[in-house]
Amino acid sequence: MPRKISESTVGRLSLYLRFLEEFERRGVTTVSSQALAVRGGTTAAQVRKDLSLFGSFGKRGLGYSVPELTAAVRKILGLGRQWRVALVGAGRIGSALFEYGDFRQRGFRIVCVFDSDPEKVGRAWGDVKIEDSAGLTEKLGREQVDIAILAVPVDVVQEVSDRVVEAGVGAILNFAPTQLHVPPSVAVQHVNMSVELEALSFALSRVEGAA
Amino acid sequence: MPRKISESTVGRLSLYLRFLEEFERRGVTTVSSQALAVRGGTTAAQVRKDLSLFGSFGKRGLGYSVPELTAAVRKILGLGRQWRVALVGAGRIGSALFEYGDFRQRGFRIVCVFDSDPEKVGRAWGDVKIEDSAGLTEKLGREQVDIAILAVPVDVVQEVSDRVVEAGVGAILNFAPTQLHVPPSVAVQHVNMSVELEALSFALSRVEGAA
DNA sequence: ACATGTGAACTGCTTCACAGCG
DNA sequence: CGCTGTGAAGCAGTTCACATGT
Repeated sequence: MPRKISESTVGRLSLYLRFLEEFERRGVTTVSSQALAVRGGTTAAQVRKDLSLFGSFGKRGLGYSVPELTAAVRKILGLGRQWRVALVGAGRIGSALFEYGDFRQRGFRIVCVFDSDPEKVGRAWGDVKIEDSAGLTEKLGREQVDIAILAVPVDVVQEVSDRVVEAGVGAILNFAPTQLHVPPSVAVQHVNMSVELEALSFALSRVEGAA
Repeated sequence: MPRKISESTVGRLSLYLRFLEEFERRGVTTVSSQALAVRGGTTAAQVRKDLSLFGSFGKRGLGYSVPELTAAVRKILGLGRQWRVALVGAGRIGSALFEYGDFRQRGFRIVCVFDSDPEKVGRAWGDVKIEDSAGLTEKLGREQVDIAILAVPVDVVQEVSDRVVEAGVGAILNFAPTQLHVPPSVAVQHVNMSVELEALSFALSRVEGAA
């Protein structure tokens, strides 16, 4: 196993996995790097390089066995187990995420939900009761949470993040539009929809300006 | 203006803008590249390089004027106008996006919403009526939509994308976990929450494995 | 013959270090 | 003196091209 794998490689592996699962459902038994590349919007060489960082999964002259490669990529991504996830923030975004079936299906189980609004605390979402954020640090440790999803307002997210880290959680998915400061041992990913929209705004104004 | 600007630069500019707006609210009049770097999780040199791609906005020995730089970055990102946005898919994610105040505040106005579920068609969200996806292509052209947000299931998203492109929309924000195939003149951004979670899964299993 | 796996070349982003200017 | 603006150096990710194996 190599020391350092780039973000981009990991992201592409996730995409390949989806295509592989689709091929599997359709009963396809073999794929070439070329086929994966077309679906993923990249090149065959890139696919082979990504995979070669973790081993040799293909057969020369033939391609990759779909079931074998699927299993291999799942394992690489650490999807062989259930991950215990906490959702902090039971607003609009939190609610959409809770209902998002894809997560559960991929082994991410939301085991607790927090909110600071007394109106919401005590309500049940499915079989999970919304708890008061006050007890967050303690509960996260007790529940052995692996990943925390932060869907809280930007002005409190750093404080929430600090408490999550204190509880020993090693990974954070942040929906607030700011950079979190965490120890290097904690993995952080961002989802920032406004930033994506602004990238589109930028692209659009460029082509207009060029006309 | 330079020919090619990287995705990463544009993303960072969006972040800088948020910090600048925050400084502005707090009445700070001047920032250094260093101050922006700390907030954005990058380096002072990177900030200066990003900005220098578009011009000289600072004063040597002093830093940047907050109001001036804010205005400059807004202009660079094309945020000086209202963008007309269509939301396709009125499910959980669509609903969360519709309510997401940040968009409107930054000049992205959702002017129409589509869904293919007859149950939903005809209902009103605020002052926008949900329309049948059947009339999508025609309506998008009539409404002069700039950007389409696709929050539809993965198995129909390519078809929806084709119709959106046909209507002449130049920018797409895609929430479905697949690569869209569009002409090079159309700008596409992705938001893929499962991919982000899988990156965390990958990171977590690495540190465990290393122990 | 065909498709993988991979060193080598290349491209482009990031970091460095310092000249330039307030 | 302090901080910006920027060529040059360094580094990382991508693409190329071919040896390797079926």
